[in-house]
Amino acid sequence: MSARPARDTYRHGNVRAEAVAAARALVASHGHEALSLRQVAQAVGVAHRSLYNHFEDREALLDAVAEAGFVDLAEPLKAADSREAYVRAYARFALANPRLYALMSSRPHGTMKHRPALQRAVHLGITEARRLFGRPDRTSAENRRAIMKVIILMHGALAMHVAGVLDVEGDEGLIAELQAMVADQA
Amino acid sequence: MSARPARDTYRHGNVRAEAVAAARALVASHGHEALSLRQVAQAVGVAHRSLYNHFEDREALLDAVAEAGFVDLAEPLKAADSREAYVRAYARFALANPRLYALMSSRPHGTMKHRPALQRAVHLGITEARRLFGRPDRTSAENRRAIMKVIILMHGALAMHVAGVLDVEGDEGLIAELQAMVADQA
DNA sequence: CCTCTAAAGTATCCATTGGATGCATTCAGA
DNA sequence: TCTGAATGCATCCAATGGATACTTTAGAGG
Repeated sequence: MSARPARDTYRHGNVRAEAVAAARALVASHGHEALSLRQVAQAVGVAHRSLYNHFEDREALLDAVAEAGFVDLAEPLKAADSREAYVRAYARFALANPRLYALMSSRPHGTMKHRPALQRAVHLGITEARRLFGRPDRTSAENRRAIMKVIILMHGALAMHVAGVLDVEGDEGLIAELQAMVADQA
Repeated sequence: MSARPARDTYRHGNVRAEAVAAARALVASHGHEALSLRQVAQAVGVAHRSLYNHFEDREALLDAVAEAGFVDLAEPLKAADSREAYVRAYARFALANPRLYALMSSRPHGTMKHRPALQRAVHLGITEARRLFGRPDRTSAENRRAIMKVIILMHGALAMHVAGVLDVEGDEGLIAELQAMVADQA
């Protein structure tokens, strides 16, 4: 349990975390489709085959990166103290990390079911939405729908923007439009 | 220009269209990430390198498949005679072709700008949305926003559903929820 | 303090892939 | 009929994900 300093020679000691970090950097610069295990291994300073001691396969590594992304996204969302702030924080994250966000929203069908950690990370953001958009005067079904709608709007708009389908004038313009859209469901 | 029958021997005569069709089938069964040019070439009955006479590279082929998907999606949308019918037609297409839809909505950033044909195909569906959700008593900016919102809701919900994030009970349940969501923006 | 096992690392192999080069065949227009 | 642009093919290449088998080390139990 105690943090052992990384040995320079053989036992690296910290491969998993560093691999996720390296992979994340590579995703940020070239997109997840271009990510190769060998590049990651080289960045970490380890034989490419060693990664398989920490990740089942390439998909598992990508899932870990996505999970880290969701965890990091949740942080500013937790700090949001209003619905506008939530929208802004969410949008800023996606706009600042477009390729990471694309990875986060492109995990293949069925992935969630087999990755409880990833699922939990996703739910961090949903929890914050519930905190800000839930209302005690509504039934839980109504609340669930309203929150779902907010998340769908956020994700839909940002996915389309990141894909280049939407063309709004500038990031702040998109944020303003999103805030307006989200506002009138309250 | 005249349709020449395919020669069995050398000149195939119809490679591009058949390649798109074969790629589409492979995408439908295994997802676009797993698609290989060689599999497509084999399905068409041609050397894998011949595909490069019709597509710049793998991405170009995927773009062509996505384009075909959008064209096919537009067809039922054109037949829709109400807002509910639009939502249903759109959702049914995405639910019936989840992997194709995933491909259609995952073209990398900037792709649209370089592929006018793809952009046009995407706009076919938007045009139908405008037909059904536009209102003459609103400014064009207001209409643009309302239509954008409808598309965002559709795409967001289906992308999340296909990714397995949303869990709604059954396809018809999702369609009903979507119709409700879209309804109250009118 | 020693031993011995399991975790973590390495080296090497393999089939498959996207792509490049160079040559052959065919069609269409002059 | 001739010729050049399309289209096709065979072959090569480096990179990739993954498999197998061997080596090193940490650290727990005696």
